[in-house]
Amino acid sequence: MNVTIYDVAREANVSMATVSRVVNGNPNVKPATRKKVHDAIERLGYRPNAVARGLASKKTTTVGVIIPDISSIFFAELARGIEDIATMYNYNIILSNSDQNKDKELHLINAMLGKQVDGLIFMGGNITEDHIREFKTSSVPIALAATVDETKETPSVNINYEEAAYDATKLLLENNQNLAFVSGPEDTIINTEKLNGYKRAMEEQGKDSPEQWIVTGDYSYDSGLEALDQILEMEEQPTAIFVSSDEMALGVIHGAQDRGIRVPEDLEVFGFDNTRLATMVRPTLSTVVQPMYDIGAVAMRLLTKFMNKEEVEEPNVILPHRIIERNSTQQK
Amino acid sequence: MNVTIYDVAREANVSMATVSRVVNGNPNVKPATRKKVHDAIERLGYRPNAVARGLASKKTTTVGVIIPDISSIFFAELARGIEDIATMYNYNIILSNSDQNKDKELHLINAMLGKQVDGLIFMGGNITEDHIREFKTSSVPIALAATVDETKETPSVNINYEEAAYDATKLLLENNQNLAFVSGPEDTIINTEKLNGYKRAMEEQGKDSPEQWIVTGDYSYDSGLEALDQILEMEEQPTAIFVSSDEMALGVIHGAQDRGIRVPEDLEVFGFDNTRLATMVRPTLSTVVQPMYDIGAVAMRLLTKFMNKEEVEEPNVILPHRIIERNSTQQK
DNA sequence: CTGAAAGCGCTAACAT
DNA sequence: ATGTTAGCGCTTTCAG
Repeated sequence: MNVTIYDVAREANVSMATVSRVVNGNPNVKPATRKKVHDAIERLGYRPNAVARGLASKKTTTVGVIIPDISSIFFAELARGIEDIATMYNYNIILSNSDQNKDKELHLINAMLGKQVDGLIFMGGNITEDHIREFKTSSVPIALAATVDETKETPSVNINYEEAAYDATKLLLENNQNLAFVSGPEDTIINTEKLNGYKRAMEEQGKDSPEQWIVTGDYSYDSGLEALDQILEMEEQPTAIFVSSDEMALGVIHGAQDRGIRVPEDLEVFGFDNTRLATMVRPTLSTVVQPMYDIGAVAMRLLTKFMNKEEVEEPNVILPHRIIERNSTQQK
Repeated sequence: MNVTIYDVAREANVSMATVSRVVNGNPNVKPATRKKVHDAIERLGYRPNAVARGLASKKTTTVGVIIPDISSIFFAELARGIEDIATMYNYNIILSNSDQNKDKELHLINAMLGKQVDGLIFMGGNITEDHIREFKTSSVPIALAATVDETKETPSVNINYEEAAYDATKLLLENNQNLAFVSGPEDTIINTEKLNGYKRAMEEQGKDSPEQWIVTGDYSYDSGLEALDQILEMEEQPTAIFVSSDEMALGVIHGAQDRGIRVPEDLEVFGFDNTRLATMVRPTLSTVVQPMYDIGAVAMRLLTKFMNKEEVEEPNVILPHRIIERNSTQQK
């Protein structure tokens, strides 16, 4: 059997309450007894049982993290931001992949609450009413990272996707008449916002039917390759393509290069996210920078505030985005 | 307060023991009472407290995962394999990044054991005696994934790195007289094995001082870029470079292309791992395939066997590797 | 097939 | 400054 607080108490000739106090850094312990206890702990190799502690204190110092896919470059970066801040505040993370599957997501939320996490970070594509109901009835705080709840009822950290897409589109429109857009999966809010930003900029420039230039992908490299095929079949050809993820943008660039189309001379390509991939391609990718790590970090920080019942002025945080021009677009 | 098993018992007019039985699927319950209990659970919205359960049963159905860096493409893929199998066997994962820092690693092992995980998956660069001591004295099973313990005292899942590097080197030597090697950080066993494989193949071909062709990187893209710079300064130039990670290999390829060196015509480049990056570059990367996902999955599966006290014939699993030739090397 | 009761290892009043 | 004593919510004998 493992050594318990009781064993330590006996070894040190004190009560278990005293042992508990020194283990928890309670100042109300005479230095001498503190030392006695520490010695006993050392001698016995005592290690506090966090489960027992959790049951007694109703705090587990662990938070749940529901993520679409940890093997995605985008989400892995977010997860790192979450974990770093969690560690900083002495929390551990229970991490599960949802594959954006609604049933899995709902199940995971419940499983994690069952494990008595002190809080939850949720990342996903589509926040439904069912999600919101779970979030609202949860006994512990929840924060969304890089995922938007239109009702704004759940605390969240994001960038302004509409604005970001608008900015990129507008920039591209300075040098291009025909601009295609490769969107992500159609049923997610973030994608809709990006789409709206693209359309708004297009319409502002007097392009009346931006829909004709839109092709749908799924954020993957292969779907970028496919998107280019589709674009090549358009009656009128675009001179630039705005792609809603870096990974797809690499697919678009390589699809073009495989056909002898030069980037950016014949075709400009613009990405979204600024993942590490953006500099791991030739030409290097101009893109919208979305600070994934920071979104994760800020979401976790926000969650700690809720868990500590601190005041938070604005539960729906919008982090700044910016544009970075590299070599996949024409320099002016 | 949350509803407890006791509330359900009263609501259903049975004892908490009976509630516990139906919750745990114990067959010794009359269907009628089972239904009564289920109804009560439904009505009250009861959700078992996993912490209390863990304390009473001494099982938490969670396993710890210590990983160097979840934002690395290589490790993220491993983690996905681990998590999928964990889910399949109904375990949750507590995930922490170690940055390959020995103190952090040791601390994390202890923190996780303190949280009463039922098992532990460890990934890291260098297994020291201190690690092995912790592993051996642990009360729960531990498995290494893509991590080698030379003493073989800890169960593990790997490929044969020496052999894999040997195979790649030998293949490259068929068409090349001068072959450089970009190694990973020098102080890890896996890197040493790769190095040994490279040297063995070189020596077999009568190259007496393979050391002169070795350059050290840190597995990152940028270090691939730098490695190429160093190689360009060698008095004799290689016609092929074997790089010990795909990410570095991309750096090498792009470094070459940035200087007008054509791959594979002027310079062949060979990677290691077969991460998704290998097909996200032009020319596509010839590489050694290391099945990261499977390594994670098999390691987790192995761990479940230990946790269930099942027999395991071979605790040190070697998964097969293979070579895949793409366009960064000359087709014969 | 069901109930009673004793813990699991620790925290948190409450005393002293 | 330290000890005593209830629980925390559940599993698990042991009876019946």
